[in-house]
Amino acid sequence: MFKRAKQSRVFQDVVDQIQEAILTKKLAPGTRLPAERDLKEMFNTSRGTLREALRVLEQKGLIEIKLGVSGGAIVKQIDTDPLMESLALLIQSGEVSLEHLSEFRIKIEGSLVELATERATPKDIEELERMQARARHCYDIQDWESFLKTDEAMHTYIGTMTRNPVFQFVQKSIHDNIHRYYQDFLPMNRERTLENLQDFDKIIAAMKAKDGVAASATITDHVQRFHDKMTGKRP
Amino acid sequence: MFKRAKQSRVFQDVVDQIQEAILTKKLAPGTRLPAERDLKEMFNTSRGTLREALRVLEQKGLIEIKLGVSGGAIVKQIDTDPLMESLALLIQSGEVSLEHLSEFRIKIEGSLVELATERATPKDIEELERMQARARHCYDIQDWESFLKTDEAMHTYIGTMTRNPVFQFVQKSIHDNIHRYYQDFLPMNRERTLENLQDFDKIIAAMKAKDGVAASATITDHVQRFHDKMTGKRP
DNA sequence: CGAATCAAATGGTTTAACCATTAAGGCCCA
DNA sequence: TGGGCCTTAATGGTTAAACCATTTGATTCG
Repeated sequence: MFKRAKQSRVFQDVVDQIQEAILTKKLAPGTRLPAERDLKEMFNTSRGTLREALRVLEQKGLIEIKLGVSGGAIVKQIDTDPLMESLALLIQSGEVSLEHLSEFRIKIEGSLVELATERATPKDIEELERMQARARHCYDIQDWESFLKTDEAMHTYIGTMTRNPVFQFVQKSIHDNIHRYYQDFLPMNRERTLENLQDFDKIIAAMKAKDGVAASATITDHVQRFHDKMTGKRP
Repeated sequence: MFKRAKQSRVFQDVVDQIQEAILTKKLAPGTRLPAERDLKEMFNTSRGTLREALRVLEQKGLIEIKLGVSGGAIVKQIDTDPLMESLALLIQSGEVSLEHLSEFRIKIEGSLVELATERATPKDIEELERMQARARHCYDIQDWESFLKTDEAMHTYIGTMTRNPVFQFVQKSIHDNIHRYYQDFLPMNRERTLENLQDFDKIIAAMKAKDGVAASATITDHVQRFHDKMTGKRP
Protein backbone atom coordinates (compact mmCIF):
# COMPACT_ATOMS: atom_id res chain seq x y z
CA MET A 1 0.00 0.00 0.00
CA PHE A 2 2.55 2.59 1.10
CA LYS A 3 5.98 3.26 -0.26
CA ARG A 4 8.84 4.03 2.08
CA ALA A 5 8.99 7.77 2.62
CA LYS A 6 12.00 8.92 0.66
CA GLN A 7 14.92 9.85 2.81
CA SER A 8 15.75 13.35 1.90
CA ARG A 9 19.03 13.57 0.12
CA VAL A 10 19.82 17.11 -0.90
CA PHE A 11 21.76 16.12 -4.01
CA GLN A 12 18.78 14.07 -5.21
CA ASP A 13 16.58 17.13 -5.04
CA VAL A 14 19.11 19.07 -7.09
CA VAL A 15 19.24 16.24 -9.64
CA ASP A 16 15.46 16.19 -9.90
CA GLN A 17 15.19 19.92 -10.40
CA ILE A 18 17.81 20.11 -13.13
CA GLN A 19 16.53 16.95 -14.83
CA GLU A 20 13.01 18.35 -14.83
CA ALA A 21 14.25 21.56 -16.43
CA ILE A 22 16.07 19.62 -19.13
CA LEU A 23 13.21 17.25 -19.92
CA THR A 24 10.70 20.07 -20.17
CA LYS A 25 13.08 21.88 -22.52
CA LYS A 26 13.43 24.82 -20.16
CA LEU A 27 17.10 24.07 -20.65
CA ALA A 28 17.82 23.31 -24.28
CA PRO A 29 20.71 21.10 -25.45
CA GLY A 30 23.86 23.16 -25.71
CA THR A 31 22.89 25.45 -22.86
CA ARG A 32 25.64 26.00 -20.33
CA LEU A 33 24.66 25.82 -16.68
CA PRO A 34 26.09 28.42 -14.29
CA ALA A 35 29.42 27.67 -12.63
CA GLU A 36 29.44 25.33 -9.65
CA ARG A 37 30.15 28.20 -7.28
CA ASP A 38 27.05 30.00 -8.56
CA LEU A 39 24.80 26.94 -8.68
CA LYS A 40 25.72 26.13 -5.11
CA GLU A 41 24.32 29.54 -4.10
CA MET A 42 21.14 29.09 -6.15
CA PHE A 43 20.37 25.72 -4.58
CA ASN A 44 21.57 26.93 -1.19
CA THR A 45 23.84 23.96 -0.75
CA SER A 46 27.53 23.17 -0.60
CA ARG A 47 29.81 22.57 -3.51
CA GLY A 48 30.41 18.94 -2.58
CA THR A 49 26.73 18.12 -2.57
CA LEU A 50 26.19 20.02 -5.80
CA ARG A 51 29.00 18.10 -7.45
CA GLU A 52 27.43 14.79 -6.44
CA ALA A 53 24.28 15.93 -8.23
CA LEU A 54 26.23 16.91 -11.35
CA ARG A 55 27.99 13.54 -11.31
CA VAL A 56 24.61 11.76 -11.37
CA LEU A 57 23.31 13.94 -14.20
CA GLU A 58 26.51 13.29 -16.14
CA GLN A 59 26.11 9.54 -15.65
CA LYS A 60 22.51 9.75 -16.86
CA GLY A 61 23.78 11.35 -20.06
CA LEU A 62 21.90 14.60 -19.45
CA ILE A 63 24.90 16.88 -19.15
CA GLU A 64 28.53 16.92 -20.15
CA ILE A 65 31.20 18.63 -18.09
CA LYS A 66 34.11 20.51 -19.59
CA LEU A 67 37.24 21.81 -17.95
CA GLY A 68 38.85 25.21 -17.90
CA VAL A 69 37.54 28.72 -18.23
CA SER A 70 34.27 28.83 -20.17
CA GLY A 71 33.94 25.17 -19.22
CA GLY A 72 31.19 23.82 -17.02
CA ALA A 73 28.09 21.69 -17.31
CA ILE A 74 26.55 21.69 -20.78
CA VAL A 75 23.11 20.22 -21.47
CA LYS A 76 23.45 17.29 -23.83
CA GLN A 77 21.14 16.05 -26.54
CA ILE A 78 19.78 12.84 -25.03
CA ASP A 79 20.91 9.74 -26.88
CA THR A 80 21.04 5.99 -26.45
CA ASP A 81 24.57 5.84 -25.05
CA PRO A 82 23.52 5.36 -21.42
CA LEU A 83 21.15 2.62 -22.57
CA MET A 84 24.01 0.93 -24.40
CA GLU A 85 26.25 1.18 -21.38
CA SER A 86 23.64 -0.44 -19.15
CA LEU A 87 23.20 -3.26 -21.62
CA ALA A 88 26.95 -3.76 -21.85
CA LEU A 89 27.04 -4.07 -18.05
CA LEU A 90 24.34 -6.74 -18.16
CA ILE A 91 26.31 -8.67 -20.76
CA GLN A 92 29.66 -8.33 -19.02
CA SER A 93 28.14 -9.48 -15.75
CA GLY A 94 26.82 -12.60 -17.46
CA GLU A 95 23.18 -11.76 -16.82
CA VAL A 96 22.73 -11.68 -20.58
CA SER A 97 24.70 -14.06 -22.77
CA LEU A 98 25.52 -13.74 -26.45
CA GLU A 99 23.22 -16.69 -27.09
CA HIS A 100 20.36 -14.74 -25.55
CA LEU A 101 21.18 -11.77 -27.72
CA SER A 102 21.52 -13.90 -30.82
CA GLU A 103 18.18 -15.63 -30.22
CA PHE A 104 16.55 -12.25 -29.89
CA ARG A 105 18.22 -11.10 -33.07
CA ILE A 106 16.80 -14.02 -35.03
CA LYS A 107 13.30 -12.99 -34.06
CA ILE A 108 13.64 -9.26 -34.60
CA GLU A 109 16.02 -8.61 -37.48
CA GLY A 110 13.62 -9.92 -40.13
CA SER A 111 10.88 -7.51 -39.09
CA LEU A 112 13.41 -4.74 -38.91
CA VAL A 113 14.64 -5.31 -42.45
CA GLU A 114 11.06 -5.52 -43.69
CA LEU A 115 10.30 -2.14 -42.17
CA ALA A 116 13.53 -0.70 -43.56
CA THR A 117 12.57 -1.95 -47.02
CA GLU A 118 9.20 -0.22 -46.82
CA ARG A 119 10.80 3.06 -45.87
CA ALA A 120 14.00 2.94 -47.91
CA THR A 121 14.73 6.02 -49.98
CA PRO A 122 16.84 5.91 -53.17
CA LYS A 123 19.59 7.60 -51.15
CA ASP A 124 19.48 4.80 -48.59
CA ILE A 125 19.95 2.19 -51.31
CA GLU A 126 22.86 4.16 -52.74
CA GLU A 127 24.48 4.35 -49.34
CA LEU A 128 24.07 0.62 -48.79
CA GLU A 129 25.60 -0.09 -52.18
CA ARG A 130 28.55 2.11 -51.37
CA MET A 131 29.06 0.18 -48.15
CA GLN A 132 28.68 -3.13 -49.95
CA ALA A 133 31.36 -2.06 -52.45
CA ARG A 134 33.65 -1.25 -49.54
CA ALA A 135 32.95 -4.64 -47.98
CA ARG A 136 33.74 -6.35 -51.28
CA HIS A 137 37.04 -4.49 -51.44
CA CYS A 138 37.90 -5.64 -47.91
CA TYR A 139 37.12 -9.18 -49.00
CA ASP A 140 39.39 -8.88 -52.04
CA ILE A 141 42.36 -7.72 -50.01
CA GLN A 142 41.45 -10.12 -47.21
CA ASP A 143 41.23 -7.41 -44.57
CA TRP A 144 38.84 -9.22 -42.23
CA GLU A 145 38.89 -6.60 -39.52
CA SER A 146 37.74 -3.83 -41.83
CA PHE A 147 35.23 -6.21 -43.34
CA LEU A 148 33.66 -6.77 -39.95
CA LYS A 149 33.49 -3.06 -39.30
CA THR A 150 31.76 -2.46 -42.59
CA ASP A 151 29.39 -5.35 -41.96
CA GLU A 152 28.42 -3.88 -38.60
CA ALA A 153 27.96 -0.45 -40.18
CA MET A 154 25.60 -1.90 -42.78
CA HIS A 155 23.45 -3.60 -40.17
CA THR A 156 23.36 -0.41 -38.14
CA TYR A 157 22.49 1.64 -41.20
CA ILE A 158 19.56 -0.62 -41.96
CA GLY A 159 18.42 0.12 -38.42
CA THR A 160 18.40 3.86 -39.13
CA MET A 161 16.38 3.22 -42.30
CA THR A 162 13.41 2.17 -40.15
CA ARG A 163 13.10 5.80 -38.97
CA ASN A 164 12.19 4.39 -35.61
CA PRO A 165 14.65 5.08 -32.76
CA VAL A 166 13.62 1.94 -30.90
CA PHE A 167 14.68 -0.26 -33.80
CA GLN A 168 17.78 1.87 -34.21
CA PHE A 169 18.79 1.33 -30.62
CA VAL A 170 18.04 -2.38 -30.72
CA GLN A 171 20.03 -2.89 -33.89
CA LYS A 172 22.96 -0.79 -32.72
CA SER A 173 23.17 -2.47 -29.34
CA ILE A 174 22.92 -5.97 -30.73
CA HIS A 175 25.68 -5.47 -33.27
CA ASP A 176 27.84 -3.36 -31.01
CA ASN A 177 27.85 -6.07 -28.40
CA ILE A 178 28.04 -9.05 -30.74
CA HIS A 179 31.02 -7.65 -32.61
CA ARG A 180 32.74 -6.58 -29.42
CA TYR A 181 33.03 -10.24 -28.42
CA TYR A 182 33.12 -11.57 -31.95
CA GLN A 183 36.64 -12.86 -32.36
CA ASP A 184 36.45 -14.71 -29.05
CA PHE A 185 34.54 -17.53 -30.65
CA LEU A 186 33.94 -16.87 -34.33
CA PRO A 187 37.12 -16.50 -36.38
CA MET A 188 36.55 -14.88 -39.73
CA ASN A 189 37.47 -16.77 -42.86
CA ARG A 190 37.18 -16.47 -46.62
CA GLU A 191 34.18 -18.73 -46.95
CA ARG A 192 32.02 -17.09 -44.30
CA THR A 193 32.91 -13.66 -45.56
CA LEU A 194 31.83 -14.56 -49.06
CA GLU A 195 28.51 -15.85 -47.73
CA ASN A 196 28.01 -12.51 -46.02
CA LEU A 197 28.66 -10.63 -49.23
CA GLN A 198 26.22 -12.73 -51.20
CA ASP A 199 23.55 -12.34 -48.55
CA PHE A 200 23.82 -8.58 -48.68
CA ASP A 201 23.65 -8.66 -52.48
CA LYS A 202 20.34 -10.46 -52.17
CA ILE A 203 19.06 -8.09 -49.49
CA ILE A 204 19.89 -4.97 -51.46
CA ALA A 205 18.27 -6.44 -54.57
CA ALA A 206 15.13 -7.23 -52.61
CA MET A 207 15.06 -3.74 -51.18
CA LYS A 208 15.33 -2.26 -54.65
CA ALA A 209 12.36 -4.39 -55.69
CA LYS A 210 10.50 -3.27 -52.56
CA ASP A 211 10.19 -6.94 -51.69
CA GLY A 212 10.23 -6.76 -47.90
CA VAL A 213 9.37 -10.42 -47.47
CA ALA A 214 12.34 -11.59 -49.51
CA ALA A 215 14.70 -9.22 -47.75
CA SER A 216 13.38 -10.39 -44.42
CA ALA A 217 13.74 -14.06 -45.30
CA THR A 218 17.32 -13.59 -46.46
CA ILE A 219 18.47 -11.81 -43.34
CA THR A 220 16.67 -14.22 -41.04
CA ASP A 221 18.47 -17.11 -42.71
CA HIS A 222 21.72 -15.17 -42.48
CA VAL A 223 21.26 -14.57 -38.79
CA GLN A 224 20.13 -18.13 -38.08
CA ARG A 225 23.29 -19.47 -39.71
CA PHE A 226 25.36 -17.18 -37.51
CA HIS A 227 23.50 -18.36 -34.43
CA ASP A 228 23.97 -22.02 -35.30
CA LYS A 229 27.69 -21.58 -35.81
CA MET A 230 28.01 -19.69 -32.56
CA THR A 231 26.16 -22.28 -30.53
CA GLY A 232 28.24 -25.01 -32.13
CA LYS A 233 25.54 -26.66 -34.22
CA ARG A 234 26.51 -27.90 -37.64
CA PRO A 235 23.99 -28.36 -40.44
CA MET B 1 42.62 7.68 -35.64
CA PHE B 2 43.39 8.65 -32.05
CA LYS B 3 41.03 9.24 -29.20
CA ARG B 4 41.56 12.14 -26.84
CA ALA B 5 43.70 10.98 -23.95
CA LYS B 6 41.38 10.70 -21.01
CA GLN B 7 41.72 13.51 -18.58
CA SER B 8 42.59 11.91 -15.30
CA ARG B 9 39.74 12.17 -12.91
CA VAL B 10 40.48 10.41 -9.67
CA PHE B 11 36.87 9.44 -8.99
CA GLN B 12 36.70 7.76 -12.40
CA ASP B 13 39.64 5.57 -11.51
CA VAL B 14 37.90 4.58 -8.29
CA VAL B 15 34.71 3.79 -10.22
CA ASP B 16 36.63 1.64 -12.70
CA GLN B 17 38.41 -0.33 -10.00
CA ILE B 18 35.27 -1.11 -8.01
CA GLN B 19 33.25 -1.84 -11.15
CA GLU B 20 35.94 -4.22 -12.37
CA ALA B 21 35.87 -6.04 -9.03
CA ILE B 22 32.10 -6.40 -9.18
CA LEU B 23 31.94 -7.56 -12.79
CA THR B 24 34.65 -10.17 -12.25
CA LYS B 25 32.74 -11.39 -9.19
CA LYS B 26 35.60 -10.57 -6.86
CA LEU B 27 32.84 -8.72 -5.03
CA ALA B 28 29.69 -10.82 -4.93
CA PRO B 29 26.20 -9.34 -4.69
CA GLY B 30 25.34 -8.70 -1.07
CA THR B 31 28.92 -7.93 -0.12
CA ARG B 32 29.31 -4.80 1.95
CA LEU B 33 32.13 -2.46 0.98
CA PRO B 34 34.23 -0.89 3.76
CA ALA B 35 33.05 2.39 5.25
CA GLU B 36 33.75 5.57 3.31
CA ARG B 37 36.37 6.64 5.81
CA ASP B 38 38.22 3.35 5.25
CA LEU B 39 37.81 3.28 1.48
CA LYS B 40 39.20 6.77 1.26
CA GLU B 41 42.40 5.50 2.89
CA MET B 42 42.61 2.45 0.59
CA PHE B 43 42.31 4.56 -2.55
CA ASN B 44 44.45 7.29 -1.04
CA THR B 45 41.93 9.98 -1.85
CA SER B 46 39.55 12.31 -0.08
CA ARG B 47 36.07 11.51 1.10
CA GLY B 48 34.45 13.94 -1.33
CA THR B 49 36.09 12.34 -4.33
CA LEU B 50 35.31 8.87 -3.07
CA ARG B 51 31.68 9.82 -2.61
CA GLU B 52 31.46 11.04 -6.20
CA ALA B 53 32.65 7.61 -7.27
CA LEU B 54 30.07 5.87 -5.08
CA ARG B 55 27.37 8.12 -6.52
CA VAL B 56 28.27 7.01 -10.05
CA LEU B 57 28.30 3.34 -9.08
CA GLU B 58 24.94 3.77 -7.39
CA GLN B 59 23.52 5.38 -10.53
CA LYS B 60 24.84 2.50 -12.63
CA GLY B 61 22.92 0.13 -10.41
CA LEU B 62 26.03 -1.66 -9.20
CA ILE B 63 25.74 -0.74 -5.53
CA GLU B 64 23.09 0.37 -3.10
CA ILE B 65 23.83 2.67 -0.19
CA LYS B 66 22.21 2.33 3.19
CA LEU B 67 22.21 4.74 6.09
CA GLY B 68 23.08 4.34 9.72
CA VAL B 69 25.39 2.03 11.61
CA SER B 70 25.99 -1.20 9.71
CA GLY B 71 24.92 0.75 6.62
CA GLY B 72 27.20 1.49 3.69
CA ALA B 73 27.66 0.47 0.08
CA ILE B 74 26.28 -2.99 -0.71
CA VAL B 75 26.99 -4.73 -4.02
CA LYS B 76 23.74 -5.21 -5.90
CA GLN B 77 22.64 -7.99 -8.19
CA ILE B 78 22.69 -6.30 -11.61
CA ASP B 79 19.25 -5.92 -13.12
CA THR B 80 17.49 -4.06 -15.91
CA ASP B 81 16.38 -1.10 -13.80
CA PRO B 82 19.08 1.30 -15.07
CA LEU B 83 18.20 0.25 -18.62
CA MET B 84 14.55 1.02 -17.92
CA GLU B 85 15.40 4.38 -16.46
CA SER B 86 17.44 5.34 -19.52
CA LEU B 87 14.60 4.33 -21.80
CA ALA B 88 12.12 6.32 -19.73
CA LEU B 89 14.37 9.36 -20.12
CA LEU B 90 14.40 8.92 -23.90
CA ILE B 91 10.62 8.72 -23.93
CA GLN B 92 10.08 11.65 -21.60
CA SER B 93 12.42 13.79 -23.65
CA GLY B 94 10.42 13.01 -26.76
CA GLU B 95 13.29 11.27 -28.55
CA VAL B 96 11.13 8.17 -28.53
CA SER B 97 7.37 8.47 -28.89
CA LEU B 98 4.71 6.02 -27.83
CA GLU B 99 3.97 5.47 -31.53
CA HIS B 100 7.57 4.34 -32.02
CA LEU B 101 7.26 2.00 -29.09
CA SER B 102 3.94 0.66 -30.26
CA GLU B 103 5.23 0.03 -33.78
CA PHE B 104 8.11 -1.91 -32.32
CA ARG B 105 5.74 -3.87 -30.14
CA ILE B 106 3.68 -4.97 -33.14
CA LYS B 107 6.75 -6.48 -34.72
CA ILE B 108 8.18 -8.17 -31.64
CA GLU B 109 5.37 -9.33 -29.41
CA GLY B 110 4.22 -12.08 -31.78
CA SER B 111 7.66 -13.69 -31.82
CA LEU B 112 7.88 -13.30 -28.10
CA VAL B 113 4.60 -15.08 -27.48
CA GLU B 114 5.60 -17.83 -29.88
CA LEU B 115 8.80 -18.42 -27.94
CA ALA B 116 6.90 -18.30 -24.65
CA THR B 117 4.48 -20.92 -25.98
CA GLU B 118 7.35 -23.24 -26.90
CA ARG B 119 8.86 -22.97 -23.44
CA ALA B 120 5.73 -22.76 -21.31
CA THR B 121 5.60 -25.14 -18.35
CA PRO B 122 2.32 -26.35 -16.84
CA LYS B 123 3.05 -24.05 -13.92
CA ASP B 124 3.31 -21.09 -16.28
CA ILE B 125 -0.10 -21.86 -17.74
CA GLU B 126 -1.58 -22.16 -14.26
CA GLU B 127 -0.11 -18.82 -13.29
CA LEU B 128 -1.51 -17.17 -16.41
CA GLU B 129 -4.94 -18.63 -15.70
CA ARG B 130 -4.81 -17.31 -12.15
CA MET B 131 -3.99 -13.86 -13.50
CA GLN B 132 -6.73 -14.12 -16.11
CA ALA B 133 -9.24 -14.98 -13.40
CA ARG B 134 -8.13 -11.91 -11.47
CA ALA B 135 -8.53 -9.76 -14.59
CA ARG B 136 -12.03 -11.15 -15.13
CA HIS B 137 -12.90 -10.25 -11.57
CA CYS B 138 -11.66 -6.69 -12.11
CA TYR B 139 -13.84 -6.54 -15.20
CA ASP B 140 -16.88 -7.72 -13.27
CA ILE B 141 -16.52 -5.07 -10.59
CA GLN B 142 -15.48 -2.49 -13.19
CA ASP B 143 -12.17 -1.71 -11.48
CA TRP B 144 -10.32 -0.51 -14.58
CA GLU B 145 -7.18 0.51 -12.76
CA SER B 146 -6.62 -2.93 -11.28
CA PHE B 147 -7.53 -4.46 -14.62
CA LEU B 148 -4.74 -2.52 -16.30
CA LYS B 149 -2.26 -3.59 -13.65
CA THR B 150 -3.20 -7.22 -14.12
CA ASP B 151 -3.02 -6.86 -17.88
CA GLU B 152 0.46 -5.44 -17.64
CA ALA B 153 1.49 -8.21 -15.25
CA MET B 154 0.29 -10.84 -17.72
CA HIS B 155 2.26 -9.37 -20.59
CA THR B 156 5.32 -9.15 -18.39
CA TYR B 157 4.87 -12.71 -17.19
CA ILE B 158 4.75 -13.95 -20.77
CA GLY B 159 8.08 -12.18 -21.19
CA THR B 160 9.61 -14.18 -18.35
CA MET B 161 8.29 -17.38 -19.93
CA THR B 162 10.72 -16.94 -22.80
CA ARG B 163 13.58 -17.65 -20.35
CA ASN B 164 15.54 -15.02 -22.25
CA PRO B 165 16.42 -11.85 -20.31
CA VAL B 166 16.55 -9.77 -23.49
CA PHE B 167 12.91 -10.52 -24.26
CA GLN B 168 12.09 -10.02 -20.60
CA PHE B 169 13.60 -6.57 -20.59
CA VAL B 170 11.98 -5.60 -23.87
CA GLN B 171 8.57 -6.74 -22.75
CA LYS B 172 8.85 -5.13 -19.33
CA SER B 173 10.07 -1.83 -20.67
CA ILE B 174 7.43 -1.61 -23.39
CA HIS B 175 4.55 -2.25 -21.05
CA ASP B 176 5.97 -0.26 -18.19
CA ASN B 177 6.26 2.78 -20.40
CA ILE B 178 3.05 2.30 -22.36
CA HIS B 179 0.96 1.93 -19.22
CA ARG B 180 2.67 4.83 -17.51
CA TYR B 181 1.25 7.17 -20.13
CA TYR B 182 -1.82 5.10 -20.82
CA GLN B 183 -4.65 7.18 -19.46
CA ASP B 184 -3.34 10.27 -21.21
CA PHE B 185 -4.88 9.15 -24.47
CA LEU B 186 -6.59 5.82 -24.13
CA PRO B 187 -9.43 5.83 -21.62
CA MET B 188 -10.45 2.35 -20.51
CA ASN B 189 -14.01 1.23 -21.11
CA ARG B 190 -16.17 -1.85 -20.81
CA GLU B 191 -15.96 -2.81 -24.45
CA ARG B 192 -12.19 -2.61 -24.83
CA THR B 193 -11.71 -4.42 -21.57
CA LEU B 194 -13.89 -7.28 -22.72
CA GLU B 195 -11.91 -7.55 -25.95
CA ASN B 196 -8.75 -7.81 -23.88
CA LEU B 197 -10.20 -10.64 -21.81
CA GLN B 198 -11.30 -12.59 -24.86
CA ASP B 199 -7.92 -12.18 -26.52
CA PHE B 200 -6.17 -13.61 -23.49
CA ASP B 201 -8.61 -16.52 -23.39
CA LYS B 202 -7.57 -17.35 -26.94
CA ILE B 203 -3.88 -16.94 -26.18
CA ILE B 204 -3.97 -19.20 -23.14
CA ALA B 205 -5.91 -21.81 -25.09
CA ALA B 206 -3.35 -21.69 -27.90
CA MET B 207 -0.51 -22.04 -25.39
CA LYS B 208 -2.16 -25.08 -23.86
CA ALA B 209 -2.38 -26.60 -27.34
CA LYS B 210 1.27 -25.68 -27.93
CA ASP B 211 0.08 -23.76 -30.95
CA GLY B 212 2.62 -20.96 -31.07
CA VAL B 213 1.44 -19.68 -34.43
CA ALA B 214 -2.13 -19.15 -33.22
CA ALA B 215 -0.99 -17.51 -30.00
CA SER B 216 1.29 -15.24 -31.99
CA ALA B 217 -1.43 -14.28 -34.45
CA THR B 218 -3.86 -13.44 -31.68
CA ILE B 219 -1.49 -11.18 -29.81
CA THR B 220 -0.30 -9.46 -32.97
CA ASP B 221 -3.88 -8.65 -33.84
CA HIS B 222 -4.48 -7.49 -30.28
CA VAL B 223 -1.47 -5.19 -30.39
CA GLN B 224 -2.29 -3.89 -33.85
CA ARG B 225 -5.76 -2.90 -32.68
CA PHE B 226 -4.23 -1.04 -29.75
CA HIS B 227 -1.85 0.75 -32.08
CA ASP B 228 -4.61 1.76 -34.48
CA LYS B 229 -6.69 3.18 -31.67
CA MET B 230 -3.75 5.07 -30.27
CA THR B 231 -2.79 6.61 -33.59
CA GLY B 232 -6.42 7.58 -34.17
CA LYS B 233 -7.17 5.24 -37.06
CA ARG B 234 -10.56 3.63 -37.16
CA PRO B 235 -11.23 0.36 -38.98
C1' DC C 1 52.83 40.28 -36.80
C1' DG C 2 53.67 36.24 -34.16
C1' DA C 3 55.05 33.83 -30.28
C1' DA C 4 55.71 33.68 -25.41
C1' DT C 5 53.74 34.97 -21.05
C1' DC C 6 50.43 36.07 -17.70
C1' DA C 7 45.87 36.37 -15.51
C1' DA C 8 41.35 34.88 -14.57
C1' DA C 9 37.57 31.58 -14.64
C1' DT C 10 36.30 27.12 -13.91
C1' DG C 11 36.23 22.21 -12.66
C1' DG C 12 38.97 18.78 -9.59
C1' DT C 13 40.71 17.64 -5.02
C1' DT C 14 41.74 17.86 -0.20
C1' DT C 15 40.88 18.55 4.72
C1' DA C 16 38.31 18.95 8.88
C1' DA C 17 34.40 19.42 11.15
C1' DC C 18 29.59 18.74 12.21
C1' DC C 19 24.69 16.77 11.36
C1' DA C 20 21.26 12.80 10.80
C1' DT C 21 20.09 8.06 10.85
C1' DT C 22 20.31 3.59 12.51
C1' DA C 23 21.19 -0.50 15.35
C1' DA C 24 22.44 -2.40 19.60
C1' DG C 25 22.97 -2.63 24.29
C1' DG C 26 21.87 -1.13 28.80
C1' DC C 27 18.97 0.93 32.11
C1' DC C 28 14.85 1.94 34.59
C1' DC C 29 10.59 1.01 36.40
C1' DA C 30 6.24 -1.26 36.70
C1' DT D 1 10.60 -10.49 34.25
C1' DG D 2 9.48 -7.69 30.52
C1' DG D 3 8.63 -3.74 27.93
C1' DG D 4 9.79 0.75 26.82
C1' DC D 5 13.19 4.53 26.99
C1' DC D 6 17.94 6.31 26.74
C1' DT D 7 22.61 6.31 25.52
C1' DT D 8 26.25 5.32 22.52
C1' DA D 9 28.81 4.50 18.56
C1' DA D 10 29.17 3.59 13.62
C1' DT D 11 28.06 5.22 9.33
C1' DG D 12 26.38 8.06 5.49
C1' DG D 13 25.05 13.16 4.46
C1' DT D 14 26.43 17.98 4.44
C1' DT D 15 29.09 22.11 4.94
C1' DA D 16 33.06 25.26 4.55
C1' DA D 17 37.39 26.95 3.03
C1' DA D 18 41.34 26.43 0.76
C1' DC D 19 44.37 24.93 -2.92
C1' DC D 20 45.51 22.50 -7.52
C1' DA D 21 45.02 21.83 -12.71
C1' DT D 22 43.22 23.08 -17.08
C1' DT D 23 41.75 26.12 -20.43
C1' DT D 24 40.99 30.45 -22.68
C1' DG D 25 41.90 34.98 -23.82
C1' DA D 26 44.46 39.17 -23.18
C1' DT D 27 48.91 41.19 -22.89
C1' DT D 28 53.49 41.84 -23.77
C1' DC D 29 57.72 41.59 -26.13
C1' DG D 30 60.90 40.52 -29.91
